[in-house]
Amino acid sequence: MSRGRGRPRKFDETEVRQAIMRCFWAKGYAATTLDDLAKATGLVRPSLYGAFGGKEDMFLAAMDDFAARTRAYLVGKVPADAPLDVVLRAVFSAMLDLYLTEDGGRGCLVFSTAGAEAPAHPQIREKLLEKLNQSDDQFRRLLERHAPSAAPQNLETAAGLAAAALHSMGLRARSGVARSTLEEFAESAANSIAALVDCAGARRTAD
Amino acid sequence: MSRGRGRPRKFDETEVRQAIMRCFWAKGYAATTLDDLAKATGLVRPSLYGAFGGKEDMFLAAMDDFAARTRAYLVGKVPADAPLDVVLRAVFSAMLDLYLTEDGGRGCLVFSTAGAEAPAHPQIREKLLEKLNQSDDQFRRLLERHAPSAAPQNLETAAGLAAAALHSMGLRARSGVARSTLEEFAESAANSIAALVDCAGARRTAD
DNA sequence: GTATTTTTATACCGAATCGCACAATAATAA
DNA sequence: TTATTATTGTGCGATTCGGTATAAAAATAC
Repeated sequence: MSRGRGRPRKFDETEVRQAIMRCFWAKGYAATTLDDLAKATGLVRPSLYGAFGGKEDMFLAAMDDFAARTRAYLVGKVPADAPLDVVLRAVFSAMLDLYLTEDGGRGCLVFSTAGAEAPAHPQIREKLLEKLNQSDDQFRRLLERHAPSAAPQNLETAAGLAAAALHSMGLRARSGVARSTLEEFAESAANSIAALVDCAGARRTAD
Repeated sequence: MSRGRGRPRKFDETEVRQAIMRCFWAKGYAATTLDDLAKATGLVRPSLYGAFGGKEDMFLAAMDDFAARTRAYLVGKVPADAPLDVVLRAVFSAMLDLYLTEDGGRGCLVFSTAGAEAPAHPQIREKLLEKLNQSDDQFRRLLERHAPSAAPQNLETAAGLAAAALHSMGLRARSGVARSTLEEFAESAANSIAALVDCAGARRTAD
């Protein structure tokens, strides 16, 4: 499993990427310095630069790594066939576990920290937009699977609201809202959105 | 209208505060430098420091100023007695106008940029939490006024969802989502949330 | 063994960072 | 006029910023 010719790396790439991700997660993009990253990874700055590029490159990779971790968190926690409200509660509950990691709420690296940099960093803005679309799509597919009889327009709306609830949960977690409060919010939001879908609550879809 | 003894200021305090607010709005807290603020306001750094304190003081003030601007944006745009869906659409539409200000979407200074700094800056985190609670409260009062017959538990949930929709709209606007897409999202969210309240869509409020 | 290649480690770069002395300035109070 | 007070503008100052030049180190290829 050698990399070929030269001197071998003495670090594990995926471990270092996780450390970089945690660092950006804690402090956001702008407030994280290359020294922070060097200290967190145990590498010196030139090694970081050689392996992962500049600061912005590392943050973009961290956004992808966080999204991957998010997906990993959901695997096995979403029941295959269950009523929609049960499924939504499971998803929100798992995401809260992630957002309330360790010492105090950190929210979502992507949704709760990348927004600040969007206007000044087109690549970050672009990837944030991509992640937003993915969260919409994932909820839409989830709703399609668990409520196939619902009207497409209803599904679209409910998916958008579910994603919105998720974005808000990240922000609230990062601002220090208590876990119990967040769990209440998550449960009532899940119930309401599920009710929306198959009760056909939305009226006047296109006036 | 003199300030007493010494040399008079040659700047208008509220104008300068607005300039500071716009600056933080565009770049977020960490990426904004005192030189940016000095250039945007036309003041030199020592004058800024003397009048408004350090960078964090200025950002905290900017959060309040943005919240005040938000309230001002809503005045006169929310019909006094109208169906709930109409009122919610008016609120969301006004907020979208604010979030899509000028050159490209900037979202919300508070909800879309302050989250990144929360873990490292307790005062910012505290004020963000305060603004989050205020947005929940404002929606709760709005719903109480326009749907007095609804169950309190329903109102609480719907208010949280409305606030969540607002937080998400800020994030989406800042990430570059097109205005028309955002308007569709706002309209369908408003309709759904209104339907939730008086259709008593939510089931199993406390299991 | 010798050459080649890649990573590490030290040290450094110019620029930018926040904050603050310090003196000059412009008003009021006596 | 003279003293007092507050603001302004210049400029420093120690630190930190992201990034890189350079050479030592550690592996493989020949």
